[in-house]
Parts: sequence; C-alpha cells; structure tokens
Amino acid sequence: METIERKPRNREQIRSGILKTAKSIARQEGWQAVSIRKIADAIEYSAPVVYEYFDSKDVLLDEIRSEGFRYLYQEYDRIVNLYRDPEKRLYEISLVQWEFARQQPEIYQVMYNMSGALCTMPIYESESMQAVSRIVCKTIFSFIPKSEESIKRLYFQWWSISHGMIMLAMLLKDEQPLDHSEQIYRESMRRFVRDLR
Amino acid sequence: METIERKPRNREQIRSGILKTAKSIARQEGWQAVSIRKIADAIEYSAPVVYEYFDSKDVLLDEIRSEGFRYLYQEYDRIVNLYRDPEKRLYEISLVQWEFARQQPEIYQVMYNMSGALCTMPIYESESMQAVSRIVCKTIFSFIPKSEESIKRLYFQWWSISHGMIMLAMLLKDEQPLDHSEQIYRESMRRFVRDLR
DNA sequence: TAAACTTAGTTAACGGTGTTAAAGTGAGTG
DNA sequence: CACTCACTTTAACACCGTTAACTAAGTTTA
Repeated sequence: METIERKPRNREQIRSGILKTAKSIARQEGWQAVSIRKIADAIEYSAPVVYEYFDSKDVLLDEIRSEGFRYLYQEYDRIVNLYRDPEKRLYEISLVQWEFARQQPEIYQVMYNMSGALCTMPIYESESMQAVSRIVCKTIFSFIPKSEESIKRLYFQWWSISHGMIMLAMLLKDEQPLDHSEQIYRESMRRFVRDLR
Repeated sequence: METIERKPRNREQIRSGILKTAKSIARQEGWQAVSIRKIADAIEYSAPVVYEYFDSKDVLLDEIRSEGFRYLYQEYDRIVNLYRDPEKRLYEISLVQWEFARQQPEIYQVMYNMSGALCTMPIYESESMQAVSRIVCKTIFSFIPKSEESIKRLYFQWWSISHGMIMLAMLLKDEQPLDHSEQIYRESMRRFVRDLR
C-alpha cells in the first residue's frame, strides 16, 4: 500500500488552505463559481471536511470579509503612524483603499456583496469593520474636531465617494481604463480632503 | 374532463408575468432565492416554458436591468422637460435616482449586481444604460459647456457619489435610518451641483 | 376523411449546488 | 483480540439551471 499522497497538515494549515482556495477560485472564475466541493477538491479532502472548519458557506465568506477589514485596518494604522498631517493621512488612506480593491478585487467584492458574492451576515455587526470605521473617524476628528454625529456624517460621505468610484471603476473597467479612473479617484479624494478644511 | 384551470394568456402576458414574478420573489426573499422553477410554479407552468421567453436566467436578469434603465430614462426625461434651470435639473435627477433605489431596490440591485444578484451581461453594452448616460451628460453639458472628455469625467463623479451613497445607505440601513441617509444624500448632491458652477 | 404537421406543454434527466447523517477506516490501547 | 477514538468518506436530501424526449391537441394538406 502506498503512502498517503496528501501531506500532513494541522488544523490551522487546513483552515487557511480553505480560505486561500476560496479566494483563488473567486479571483479566477468569480464568486458564483466558488463551491464547497470545488474547495474540498483543491485541498484534497471531501466536502464535509470543510464544515469542520466553517459552519456554513456564509460563515466562510464572513471570515474572508473580516480578513479584508482586518487587512484594511492594519494598512490604515500603518498610514496613521507614518504621517503627521491629518490631511495627508486621510488622502493616503483613500489611496490604500483603491490599491486594495485593485489588487484583491475578490476580497473587496465579498466585503460589499458585489459581483454575485453574497454574505448574508450583517456587515455592521462585524467588529473588524467597526475597527476600520473608528480609525477613519478618528483621523477625520483630528482634522475637524466636531460632534460625533458630524464626524459620522463626514465619514459616510468619504466612504460613499471612495466606494462609489471604486465600484463604478470596476463595473466600467472594460470601457474606461482603470488608470484613467484612478486619476479621477485621486483628484476627487484630494478635493474631498481639501474641502474638509 | 375538466376545463383547464389556468387562464388563457397570450405571449405578452406570460412574458411580463415571468418578469413580474422574478421581481416579486427578489423583493420578498432576495435575488439568491429567485429560481426558474419557482417562477414557473408562480405563473402555473412548468420550468421549460420560461425558456420559451428567455434564453437563460442571465438574459431574464438582463431584461429586468434594461427595464430599470428604461424607467430611469423616462423619469430623467420627465425632469428635463419639467425644469429649465440646469442646476435644478441635475439635482432633481439625483433625487429620482434615490427614490427609484428606495422604492424598487430589487431592480436597483440587479442593475448593479448588488446583494447577490448577478447578471453577467456587460452593462456598458446596454443601449438602455447608454441612453441614461447621454441624458445626464447632456444635462451637465447645458450646465458647463466643456469638452466631451470633461463632461464624462463629471458624469462619472456624479454617478459615483450618487451610487456610492445609495449603496452604502442600503447596506447600513439597519444601523443608520434611511431618512437620515437621505438627508445626507440630498445635501451632498446639492453641494455637488452647486460646486459645478 | 386520413395523414402529416404544428403548437403548447409536460416529464424526466444531467450535472451541479449546500448540507448532513451514517458508515467506514486505521491506529493505538487494554 | 476486542475496543475506542479521531479522522475521513460515502451517500443521501432537496434544491439549482438547462435540455432532450415525449404527449396531446389542433390545423393543414393530399
């Protein structure tokens, strides 16, 4: 009898293998092509094994979404520690957002239920998302010390412009080159930051 | 032998019944719950009948998307004929966009592949969408007569702000009431229009 | 009138999906 | 040897989009 082809892995390795595979399929074929069986095949297990790590496909997607927000938080935090000027901070945070959506579109899609991805877990209850909100709000506050209500308003506006442009840029990327969209994005975000003053 | 329970209907009635049913299911249970079989059940036919009217589910969704853009075009056209002032026109068009997304979210969702809806037909090749683009661009042009390139830029910005806010408002509607979001929307769109001058 | 053809609609199947209960496997232990 | 336990798979359920094959009725033609 032959030795087991499958390499021995611990729980952590298998778990991250599942996540990695899901993202990989999504990137290459779109989220509608991501299935539990396909993931299981790729990690050389049968489908039920996936359920030992994630209670459902929805929970799996929620984890990928959280990964995305955690990554964003990390990057925003890096920016805040890198620059002193609040204007510069917010502008650079905007650019990180664009870069993230460009380089890991499949994660960005699942974060906002775009392009057929559907995670039914409510986004606003996600701690990782709230952490991102807080760091941006804090940045805006250091900028314009107003009431919490006003800051939330400005954050909502910033988020809308940023996300709206990213989403439309992705949607129209075949008729309007991404580089061109990025130029408009930079200009718009710069203007938003400037007008805050 | 008993008479057929099912009422006699012509092709047009059946076709619009399919579209109506799809939207109805989407509204009540979300797009992920819309299936050909469920539609067929609702219109009291078997599943293959649906394929006599739409080549695929994708084509069905594309038709609903087009319906949405045609409706928007109609409304924008009405606004343009109602007001003389270009600023007023663009602002009112913005409000129509909000009202549409609020009253027929399921159509808005399929137009932009939100919330799990997925229509793979490229949106930019849709004539009905291009008609909408043209009427807004024309409105902006009557406002600021610049190069076609500049107008497209401004249109992209207008669209991003509008769509970004609508999308985030829908996403966060459980923690931020829609009326509050609408207030910010109105203010933002008004500001955008004013700053164009 | 009989045969041929058209139309409208159905059933049943194919290969796929998320999910879960049951069965199997093999190594270690009393 | 029998037994347990952890791990993994098989097989099933109810659904999905889609299509080939079929049926029954009505219409046209020879």
